[in-house]
Amino acid sequence: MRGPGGVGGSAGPDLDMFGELDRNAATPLGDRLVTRNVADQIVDRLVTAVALGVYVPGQRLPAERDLAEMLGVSRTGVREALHRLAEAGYTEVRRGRHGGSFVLSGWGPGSAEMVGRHLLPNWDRFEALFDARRLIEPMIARTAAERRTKADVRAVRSALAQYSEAGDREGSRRADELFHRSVASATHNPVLVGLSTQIRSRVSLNLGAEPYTARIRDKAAHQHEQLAVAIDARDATLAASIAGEHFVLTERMIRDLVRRVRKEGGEP
Amino acid sequence: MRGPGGVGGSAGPDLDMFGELDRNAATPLGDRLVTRNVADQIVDRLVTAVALGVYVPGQRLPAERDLAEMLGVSRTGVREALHRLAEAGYTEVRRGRHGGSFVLSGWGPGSAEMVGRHLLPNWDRFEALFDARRLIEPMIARTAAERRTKADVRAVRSALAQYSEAGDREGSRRADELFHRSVASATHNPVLVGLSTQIRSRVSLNLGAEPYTARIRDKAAHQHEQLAVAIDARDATLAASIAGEHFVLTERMIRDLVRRVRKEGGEP
DNA sequence: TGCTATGGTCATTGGGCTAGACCATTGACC
DNA sequence: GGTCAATGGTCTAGCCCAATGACCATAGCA
Repeated sequence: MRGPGGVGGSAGPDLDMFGELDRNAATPLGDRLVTRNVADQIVDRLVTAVALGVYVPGQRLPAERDLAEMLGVSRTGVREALHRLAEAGYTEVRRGRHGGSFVLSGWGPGSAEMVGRHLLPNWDRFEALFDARRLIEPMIARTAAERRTKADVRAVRSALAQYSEAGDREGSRRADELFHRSVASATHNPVLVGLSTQIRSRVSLNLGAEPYTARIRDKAAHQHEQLAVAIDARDATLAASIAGEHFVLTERMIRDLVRRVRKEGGEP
Repeated sequence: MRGPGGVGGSAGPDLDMFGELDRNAATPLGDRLVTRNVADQIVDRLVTAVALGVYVPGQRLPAERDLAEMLGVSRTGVREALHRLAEAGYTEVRRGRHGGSFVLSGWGPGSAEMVGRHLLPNWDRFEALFDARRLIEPMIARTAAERRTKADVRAVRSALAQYSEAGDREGSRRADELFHRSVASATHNPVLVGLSTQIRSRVSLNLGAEPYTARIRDKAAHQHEQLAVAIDARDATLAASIAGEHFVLTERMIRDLVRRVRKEGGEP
């Protein structure tokens, strides 16, 4: 099929996990043109939305007819996309009233199959992605600190509060997304917001979700607090430094995870 | 049609000049899905290639049959794309042996129509693009200085030499592209290379080409020299600073240009 | 026991794209 | 001056995708 991915069952369809972040890295006219299916594009959007925490496990996606109207596309295409998701093991389809496509849990990292089948073969692209994030996000944090308005600070604080209130993994992921988005928004530059979001979604798409334990959560929460304070204080250097630490930490965790899984071939 | 642009004649088709750099800045499921024509995509690639200096005015694009094979599409789609380019006034089609689609000159900024019809209406997106470039490129330059190998330095120097040798505007643009690409490549990160290229192509797409005079050329050449030296010396801070100056300069020139054209309504 | 919101299925239709053949034009080379 | 090769111009047949719209099946709720 399309990407080198392959996350669902052994017979699941491949989903492109890297998108176009490194498009144009080679020649401009380069590759053959790929005409993307409507269904492909819908799958892309849905998976991205789930990766960003817009829909969390257990939640119902919009009804087929609604999605069709939202996306300006026929129900046929939506159905194919939803079925592809279901076949890949991402969702479960229920019929009848209050039925629909429900997000399943368990696209987490963790599984040795995930690491072996997807992460390792693409490890170099992955490294590049993390590397870019480690360079870009501090720059965004610095800019946010320089430009933030009072409203931005309020938004960041609000996201922070949601992070504190979130008890489980999914809530944390949602709040995490909201937090980083609010920071990026404080730059008042849609290009940067889009870039940050794209990177975040790519990372989430590849990992399902970043490793999550109570200890990690607390550490991340602490760094978020610090970052919020730095942004509030307009301390750009500090903000950049904290953001750098934050993402280095995440990266190290993922390396540890992969190393462990690669060695033991089991759950983390 | 698609984008808000509109550069060619008064009846020319609109070409999207911003791409997806700020996609995801709003909601994840957001907009209606746009099924992109094969022709649309080909137009995109060709325009990008020209913007990046792969094809310069006077040069012939590949033959229809060749393009079709290169891109893995039928000749029909290629033909439609080429005709759209011709209708928009970007190219001229000649028949017979040694015929083909020839890039015309004159997509430059300069024209009041260009500024009034495209630049001004999209000025905020434009500001965001420049702003992002001013933030991202110094980061890339810094990283390049930190990571460059001897081979990278050679590539940068070679691009520099081509810049010196280039006499005219087109040659300069080509060399400029090559230079910045070689710098980005020195980061050894395809994501960063792709990002830098994307930004560069967007800027070129919007401006046709950045303003060009002998004085500007010399100044840019000087900054390129300095940047090459900084990278060679592994002076990351200096490299970032020079890159910052370089792009601030460009941005100021464009602001001046637009202000002048807006006031006088004439050629710069 | 309906009613309603949902997924499941189907047939029809239109459009976009492919594939391939053939025509028309031009300039270079003999 | 003729020939020929490379190129754009045109046409047709066919396929596949997607849109449309209707109807069926299922499940929960009032």
